[in-house]
Amino acid sequence: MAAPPARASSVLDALGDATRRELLAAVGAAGAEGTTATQLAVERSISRQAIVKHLQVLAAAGLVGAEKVGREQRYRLEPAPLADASAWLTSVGAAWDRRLARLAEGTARPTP
Amino acid sequence: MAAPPARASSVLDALGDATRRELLAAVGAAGAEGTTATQLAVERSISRQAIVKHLQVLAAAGLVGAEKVGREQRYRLEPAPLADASAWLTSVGAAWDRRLARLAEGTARPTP
DNA sequence: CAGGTTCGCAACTTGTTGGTTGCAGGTGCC
DNA sequence: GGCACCTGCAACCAACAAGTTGCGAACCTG
Repeated sequence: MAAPPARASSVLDALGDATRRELLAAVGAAGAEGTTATQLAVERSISRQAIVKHLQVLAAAGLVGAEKVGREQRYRLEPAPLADASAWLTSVGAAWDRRLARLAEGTARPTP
Repeated sequence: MAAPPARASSVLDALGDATRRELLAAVGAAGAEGTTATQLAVERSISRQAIVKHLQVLAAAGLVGAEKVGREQRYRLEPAPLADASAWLTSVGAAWDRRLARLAEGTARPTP
């Protein structure tokens, strides 16, 4: 448990940037139809290319999927990997709580 | 829900670095007694100062607490903020699922 | 008290990365 | 066909962040 599994790791790497988080939420808010990079760009005040780069990082982490529709590329949310990352977070906290509980029970062993 | 709450945001920022994740897990594994930066350094092959910097970032996110014991500074895990970050992750996924479910019910409105 | 630890602050180097700009290739529409 | 639109690739900048090194100060211990 020390090191996060590769999947969760890349997700947390991708979500380590504020712009990317906001972008992910926006893609999620776009629903099943998804959105295009240009669409996200017009309402965001950063260049389209910057957004594309971010979306590529998110895609590499499996958080968004891309589908070409006509001449535009629509991105949609892929929520599955979020669960992995979330699971790792809670697992760290849970391990801590377990250790505390064992301590409270009187079992004074440092790390069994 | 678009932008994560400030708390979760700083947590995800802090956890966006692989070294920091591994470090956080190590501090958690140290249990209630905590660990010192030098201790973490000897078993890690990066300098103590680098570790201190990382721990400061984690502390700024509220993920670790510091306590001075004699001449050494012991860090221990503070699991509470992890829940916030985890909550945001699942909330993004949940919003998505809700939207899908509403679509499946026949309500074809794009974004109600 | 002297010596070995452990810590904290500060300066510096270096690699990564978020961001921009420019341009060429497809694709839909009149 | 021609025009407008959306995309992709590549080069390039600037800023930040990870990491190192050096040093002085506080603190146990023999």
